[in-house]
Amino acid sequence: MQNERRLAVLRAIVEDYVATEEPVGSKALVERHGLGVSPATVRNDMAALEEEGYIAQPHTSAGRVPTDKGYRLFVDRLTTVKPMSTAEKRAISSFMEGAVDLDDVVQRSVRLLSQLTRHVAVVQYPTLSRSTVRHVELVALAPTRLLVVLILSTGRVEQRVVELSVAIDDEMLVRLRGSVNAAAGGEVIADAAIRLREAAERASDLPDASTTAAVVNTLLEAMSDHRSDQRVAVGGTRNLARFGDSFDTAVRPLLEALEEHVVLLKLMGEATAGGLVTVRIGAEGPYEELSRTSVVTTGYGPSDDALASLGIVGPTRMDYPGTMAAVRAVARYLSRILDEA
Amino acid sequence: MQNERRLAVLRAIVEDYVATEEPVGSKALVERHGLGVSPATVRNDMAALEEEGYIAQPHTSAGRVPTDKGYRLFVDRLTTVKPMSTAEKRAISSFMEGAVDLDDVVQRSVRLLSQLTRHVAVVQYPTLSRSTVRHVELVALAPTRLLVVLILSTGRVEQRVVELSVAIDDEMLVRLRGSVNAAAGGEVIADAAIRLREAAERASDLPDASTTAAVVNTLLEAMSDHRSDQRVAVGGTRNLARFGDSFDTAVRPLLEALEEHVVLLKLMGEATAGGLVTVRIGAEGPYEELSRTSVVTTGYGPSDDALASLGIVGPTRMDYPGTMAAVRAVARYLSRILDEA
DNA sequence: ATTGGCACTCACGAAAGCGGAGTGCCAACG
DNA sequence: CGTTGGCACTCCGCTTTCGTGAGTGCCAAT
Repeated sequence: MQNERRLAVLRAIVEDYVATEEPVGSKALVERHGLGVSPATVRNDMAALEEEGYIAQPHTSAGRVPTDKGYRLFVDRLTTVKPMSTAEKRAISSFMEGAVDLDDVVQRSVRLLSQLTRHVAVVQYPTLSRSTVRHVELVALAPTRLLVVLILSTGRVEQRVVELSVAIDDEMLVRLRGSVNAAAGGEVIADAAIRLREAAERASDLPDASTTAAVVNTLLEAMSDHRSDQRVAVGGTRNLARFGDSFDTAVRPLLEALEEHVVLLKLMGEATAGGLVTVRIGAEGPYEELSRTSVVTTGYGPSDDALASLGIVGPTRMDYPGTMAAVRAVARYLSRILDEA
Repeated sequence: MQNERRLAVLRAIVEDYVATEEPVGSKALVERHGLGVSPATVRNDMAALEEEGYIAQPHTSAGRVPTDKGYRLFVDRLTTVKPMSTAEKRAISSFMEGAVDLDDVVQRSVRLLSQLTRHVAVVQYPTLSRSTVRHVELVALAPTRLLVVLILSTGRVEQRVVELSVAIDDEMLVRLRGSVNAAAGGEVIADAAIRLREAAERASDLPDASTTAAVVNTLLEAMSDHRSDQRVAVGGTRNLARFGDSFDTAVRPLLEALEEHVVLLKLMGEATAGGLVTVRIGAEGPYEELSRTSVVTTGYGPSDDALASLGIVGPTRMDYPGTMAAVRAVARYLSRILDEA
């Protein structure tokens, strides 16, 4: 792929096809884009592009359509992610303004993202693993029943009920609360777990060892609960209409994937940090049935330390530059908000 | 509508149409159901039923299809909600077993309901308004910054950050925590709000009045936050495929409604208590565009005091008896679980 | 390397023909 | 009077045919 004009032709084909949803022919191409050559010349280029697998024709004597490989080249070499306009930026801020808690922030993000891109938006909740412990609260529900509340820096709250073998009194509750918070407070989850184990170890001789152990175990379990790492918010399902007709071949499999959060997370892949946007086009993904689907994702988190991913899922035939810009912008804003909190 | 056989014919038409998705003719009817009369006789009955608006034909010389009115009569007079089999009951229990917190319980319920009915399931989170305050926790994030955590009997947790005009010390924190819990603990939300206002009133002379006021206001605001009353969980969207072809006329409007939780809740209507299942058929609902959609709902909550609704949304052409049974069963199990907690 | 010319291909839409399921009506029957 | 067999009629849905036109591939000329 050396020829300069051929690349221009490919770009033109992608842009036209995305805009019109119809196979694009040589004549229309020279008219709509100002490449100063004749249709016949373009046809030669097209033949070459087809030879190399970047475009294809649905049937003989139809216009050309980009292949996955064609889109790939397009995003890799022919795209510059355009920054958002100031108007758009303002819209984003005002949209995110006034969020009260983590749930709310995430909800607003999905909604925003799906509205900006007109695709289905997915936002993964921040992982436990990289957040820090803000506070641990113990509430006595009954003499042998304790509510353990784990509050994290991202605003996430995990709560568990733990049954004790011996009754607990007020004084002991205060002591235990103190020691647990002293051990875990402010630490990253992984470190907090270590400190908690140490604390339990130290307490193993004391009379209240069993109670301490029970509470610590509950906390450790809550901290390592990957079930909650798999929480995601999905929005903009209405945009599935953009897949056009093909309900069975494209929309249904996608609906199924969106419901299986495990599948969905696998589809989104690893969160990439540093403002890098990942694009996975059609059959490049792990699922056969989603060969007509592309995924555009990036990571987010305070100071670009990727806590989780966020992105959109849409038809391979989509406006990649615009979508990538939107995904990146929302990730930035979300990161900033988590930073402030 | 007196004639006994006519009702039987209507029932047969509904059942066949639901099963086959095709207009049903007189001949097929007498064959598949054992009504001991000739097709010609059935035709007369059909003409009468059509006259009265219970059935209609898509076009001349086609079979008959039930109208909304026909379905209505069917569910009102021709249906006995069949109880779940013991196998199904067992499946339900095992499905709900091991839920750890409220979110988990609700998630499992939607999933269960959508699998049982093969429709889109909707579960509203328990309202704040009827639950009681289990505990209020205050955590000092900074000298003038407090995290207020409100823990409710249903397992719901609301949290807010409040900025104070004066710094707070440890001793005062303990005192405030004590007085707030003394006032609100164990009370129903509405009563808790009254008690809290009283407490703030009493404290108005003390030096820490402003702090108390700030915390109480935050709590009151959290308690009256109807935004969170509008939380719902949706599942089983894949079953939208059951609407058959018509993506634009049926599926898309529904997808839009499912995203707008306010709309969705209006669609579900008031929660009905006491094991009563509400069925809203097609155009009976408040939304024009959902005229091909039926909603089957009921309320749930401890001791049948309806805390919120739950139900399914599907095509008017659905298996009403089975669906109603499933909705009722899930509501019962969900209620029981909330009762235990 | 680029271009105009030209024959060829093939999806798509309209028009036409056909088969069959289902109806409505009527006259006959118990 | 309700029920039944017979019969003509309607009209959807499927298939076939045909024409049109956008688009292509190839070739000879520049």
